[in-house]
Order: sequence, then C-alpha cells, then structure tokens
Amino acid sequence: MNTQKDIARAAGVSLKTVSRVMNGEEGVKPATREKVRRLMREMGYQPSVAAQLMRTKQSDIVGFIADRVATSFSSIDLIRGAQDMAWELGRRMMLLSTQGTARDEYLAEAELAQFRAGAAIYATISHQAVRLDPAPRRRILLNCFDPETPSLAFVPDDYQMARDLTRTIFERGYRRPFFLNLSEDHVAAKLRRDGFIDEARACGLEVADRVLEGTVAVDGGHRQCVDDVLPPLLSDKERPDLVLCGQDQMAMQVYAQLWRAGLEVGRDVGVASFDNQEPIAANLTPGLSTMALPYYEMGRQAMVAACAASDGAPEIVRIPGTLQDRASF
Amino acid sequence: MNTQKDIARAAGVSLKTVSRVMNGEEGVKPATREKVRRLMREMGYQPSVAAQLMRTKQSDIVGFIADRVATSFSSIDLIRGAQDMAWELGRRMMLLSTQGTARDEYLAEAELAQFRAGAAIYATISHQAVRLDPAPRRRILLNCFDPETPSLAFVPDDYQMARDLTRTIFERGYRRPFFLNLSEDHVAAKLRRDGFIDEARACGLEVADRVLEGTVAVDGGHRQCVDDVLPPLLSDKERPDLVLCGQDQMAMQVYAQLWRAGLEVGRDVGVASFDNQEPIAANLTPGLSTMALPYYEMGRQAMVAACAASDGAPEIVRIPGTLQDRASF
DNA sequence: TCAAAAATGTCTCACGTTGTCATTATGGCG
DNA sequence: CGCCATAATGACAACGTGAGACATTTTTGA
Repeated sequence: MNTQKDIARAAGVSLKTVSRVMNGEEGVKPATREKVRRLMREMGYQPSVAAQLMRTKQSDIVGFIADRVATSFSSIDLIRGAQDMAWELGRRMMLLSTQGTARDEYLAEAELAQFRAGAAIYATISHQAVRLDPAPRRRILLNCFDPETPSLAFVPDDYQMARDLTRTIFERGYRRPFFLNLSEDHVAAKLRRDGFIDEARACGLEVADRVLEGTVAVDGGHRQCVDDVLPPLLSDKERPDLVLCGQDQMAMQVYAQLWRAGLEVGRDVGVASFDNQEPIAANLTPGLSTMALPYYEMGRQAMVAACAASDGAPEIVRIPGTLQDRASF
Repeated sequence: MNTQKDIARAAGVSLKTVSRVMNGEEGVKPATREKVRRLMREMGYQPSVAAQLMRTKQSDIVGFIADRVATSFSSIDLIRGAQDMAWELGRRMMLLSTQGTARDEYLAEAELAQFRAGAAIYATISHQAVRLDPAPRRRILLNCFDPETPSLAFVPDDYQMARDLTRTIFERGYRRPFFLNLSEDHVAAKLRRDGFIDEARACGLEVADRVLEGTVAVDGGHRQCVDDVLPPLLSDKERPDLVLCGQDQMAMQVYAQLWRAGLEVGRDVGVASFDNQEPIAANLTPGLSTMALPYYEMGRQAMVAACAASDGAPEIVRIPGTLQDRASF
C-alpha cells in the first residue's frame, strides 16, 4: 500500500508537500498540486486512517450504539438514515449493537474509546425514556430521551402524529373510531392517546372511552388482545366505523378479524395504523393507510447533530411523521 | 487518555512489561501481571487502535458491504449474524451500505483500504450471481456467488429447502399443491422449482405443470400476479389443496384471496411459503408455516470465514433452512 | 552458596501523518 | 544587478504501540 512517502518520491517533492496537498493547505504551486494529485490517483493512494488518527488524536468516527435496534425491522431505518447522512458528510459511522446488558454497554464504550470517536448516537428500539451514565464524548439520543440528564434527543412526534391521523380520519367522515393502543409502558402510547382524544375534542367528539390500552409487549404478545377484544366490539350495534391500531402488525390481526366477521376493510370498517412497515402495509389487501414513523429522517438529523461543529442545545426534538395513504380508510 | 507509558509509571514497571502484559506474552510474574491489569482497569486504559494499527499494518476490521441489504427487512439478519459473530470473536465490523452504483463501490473500497481492513463480506439483497472486480483483500460472498471468479460464498440451500418443504407437504397428506414461484430472474426460483418437482417425483407425483413462474420483481410487483392467478385456480374443481408461495409477502396476498373465496387457511386449503419474515409470518391468522431462510446463520458463518487464519477454499457453501412450523398447513 | 533460569529493564526502530520551524526559490523594484 | 519580501518547499520531531536484541536483576533449586 502506497504512502505519502511513495507519492513524494515519485513526484520528486518532499513528504510535507504531499501532506499539504492532501489537506488542501494554502501555499502550494498549482502545478505541483496537480502533479501530486495525479500521482495519488494513478498510484491508488489511500491515506492511513491509523496514522491520521495518531496525529490528530480525534477521529471523525461517529459511533451508533443500537440497543437491539438491529433486531427490529422498522427501526432499521434509523440506521439507514444515519449511515446515509454520515456518507454524505464524509464521516464514518461505526455500528455497535448491544443487547442492553451492562457488559455490552461497557464493550461498546471501550470500542468507541479505542477509536477515539468524537461523538456517538444512542438509539433504542422503541420510543422510551432511558437513564444513561455520563459519557466522555458528545452523545445524541435517538428514539429515546434522558429525563434526568438533559441531552439532545430526536424522537418521533407521536402526539402530533396521532392528532394528524385523527384529523384525517374525521375529515373522511368517520365518527366512531376505536383505538387499539399499545400497552402503557410505551411512551408513544400515552402521547398517541392524548393526541387522539385532543384532536377528537377539537372536532367536537369525546372519545376518551374509545381507547383500549393494549397488552402489547415489545416482543409482541398482542394476538390475544386483538382477537379477544375485537369480536365483541364488532358485534355491538354501535360498532366502530374505524379501528385505529398501535402498529401495523396489530392491523394485520384486525384485518383477519374483520374478514372473519364478514366485513370489508375500507368499505364497512376503516383501518388505520402507526408505523408503515412496508412489507406489511403494502401487501395487505387493501393496502394499509398508516402513519409512517419518521425513522429515516430521525437517523439523518441525529447524524447531522453528531457531526456538527459544536454541541447543540440539550433539547428534545420531535420529528413529524407523514401519513402513508393507501386504501384502508 | 492514558497510554501504556502512564500505566508503566503508575505501576513502577517498565514500558516493555506493560507491553508484555498487553499482548499476553510469556515470562511475566503473575503478581506483576495482575498489578498491571488492575491499573489498566482502574485508570480506564484503552489501547489506541490507531497506534496498534499503525504498528501491525493490518486491522482486525471486517468490512460488511451491504448492497441494498439494509433496505430489505429480512436480510437484516445477515447483518445481525455477522455482527454478533464479530462481537464474539472480538473483531470489529464496519457496515458499508451501497446502492449498487459504481461510485458507491469505489467509496466503500476506499474506506476499507483506509482502514486497512483485512477482509470484507459482500452481501446482496437476494440470492444472485454477481460479477466483481478483484479485491486486494480476502472477500467472502454472502447470499451471492461469482460464477467467473471462484470465491468462498455462503448462500441458502434453496434446492434442498424446497425438497424438505415439499416432503413435509406430502407427508401431511396434501396431493395437489400449487407453487406460485418467484420470477425466473431470481436464482432461488429455479432451484426451488427443481426441488419441488424432484421431491414430488420421489414421492411418485408429477407436478411440473403445477408451478407458476411469478412476475415478482425485487421491489415486489406481484400483487397483480396473485390476485389474477389465484381465483381461477380456486374455482377449478380440481382446486389445489395447498398453495406454496415464493415469499411471505405473497402468502399475505394468498390469505386475502382465500378469505375472499370463503376458504379457511389450514383447513380448506394449506398455505406454505419461504422466508419467515417474523412480523408477517407470526401475525397472519393462522400463523404461516414457512421455510425460514438461514440468513442469521449465513451471516455468522461468513464472519467466521472472514476472521479465519487462512483463506478458505473457494467453494459455494449452501446453508440449510428449517421449517418454521405454525398452523397454515 | 552458586549457577541456572526466570523476570524485568533499557534501548532502538518502525509505522504514516501532520505541526513547527527552517531553508530555498521566485518575483518585484530601485 | 542586487536586495528584500514573499511564496514555495523541505527537514525533523512527535504521536502510541509492538517488537527485537540484549543487559541486568531477582528468584529458584540443587
């Protein structure tokens, strides 16, 4: 592998001149600069990150600590967003996935320290509160926030998303929506519930008794819930004209129950949801209209903050979502 | 940040002794070794990857070049498997996702070169043939293979998986299965077709005319296909007693069509599939029995090969899958 | 007590890059 | 032409680690 020294020898200039060209410093004659550039290309020169790091003591690596994120399949967009933005900014991202154990945390921390990473993004699988030990470097929280230690955090704006979705539902004429909400240990659940109720009030309806706090665990044990709860609701004479689901997987179950009850989704009963997990939402029949979580955008913004010149204010930034409209309501 | 020199000073030993402890060399008194180790812990010593790298010229980083992999949601298991194994082996993995453009390839290659990565895993979103330029380092192919340049590659054993699945189908008494296969530009499609037909023959049935080569594109445009093709099949008096699907998303559509036709999945008509995309397969009602692609295991094995002391033989290793049995047939 | 063996230390170099400072080339002007 | 200012370039050290060669000290065992 060629080094600057090799380039220098080939160009008949000194090591330092090559270094200057490399770092775009002033005071190199254009002709020299060009010659060196050309040789770098021709000789396939690639700078040694190791040596750069050794000199500057601080790497441009941004760690992405993914607490079980890689095991989830929608939050992969968090990673994609961050990765793409890092790429665009010419920075490097190092993915570290942990299982939430102290040992993993320690190893991830050690790895970042060894690479002298200047910043890290800490992402969780679901919108939640976390309690983190102080870190020796800039840290951006993603899909989570620390209520005790203020830091810059990017989370989905669950409240506003619920309001937006609810407004659309009412605008389309639905009047008896029923919300199968996630279980209350999800931060999103409370926010969405509030958004749903507040927006309904703004439209002149009271729906506080039309929310069912689910029993959905993070690993999904909600089948019992939908299958138990939905049939009685449907056979009621005041049956809901729309079922709002806490996540797309739940919507799948709702579809099945509606078929079973002889009801057609989108005609007899509307279905709406949160998430927009493509392979599910796009392949249901009819396609599921669902509030897309802004994971990709969140990932991008977190990376921007991580790469910024100075620390941002320790605020919680709520990113809006957009309705992915298909045909279910 | 403390260096070995700091540790040495604190321990009252020489730099060389610290170095010896670090690298687990022989000939250090246990007591000394312990003292140094303890101080390293207490002082939060972290070796400088930069310096190590500079010295050894070769990093223990393994690149994972993901050709659109991160955008797909089942093949994320490839990444997880590789990442977990890297973690277990004490190696580091650097994720590089490309969009298949030449520019991306170049940037990924440059990045690996800059980190002096010793090996790279090249993974694709679907089982396919690829044509790669020679690389200056060990390269393991994952979910793809190069027909021109022999290299070590790990792919799913689609043929055997199809045979296994078909055998189970016959063992359970089904006699008129129909196979909605992926489009022929998928390598898997041909292999599965052969496996399906061969195993049927071994059971004394001829099913060559019971396979429909789908029109499924990689980005999924198969809805037309299932919805067009299935109804006529179902209204036939010799209607299939089981529908075998090329992927779980297709199975979702089949479920919908069966409901529509008033047929109950698992009782009136069986459904089987390939993939096992958890959120789909587990949340269909009834649960989808599907041949799980061994992505996680493939990722693990590829990482093992990437970290091995010497290059493996340039062979194509076919990894078996296992049936994830639920209740759809 | 002494020799052998084990443990530890000293010193040196190399790795590739960049910051500091010194040196050389160039151009302008009297 | 000679001088100086400035532009261009070069020499060298330092970063933290690992490794080799070899010296010195401590421990062990007979």
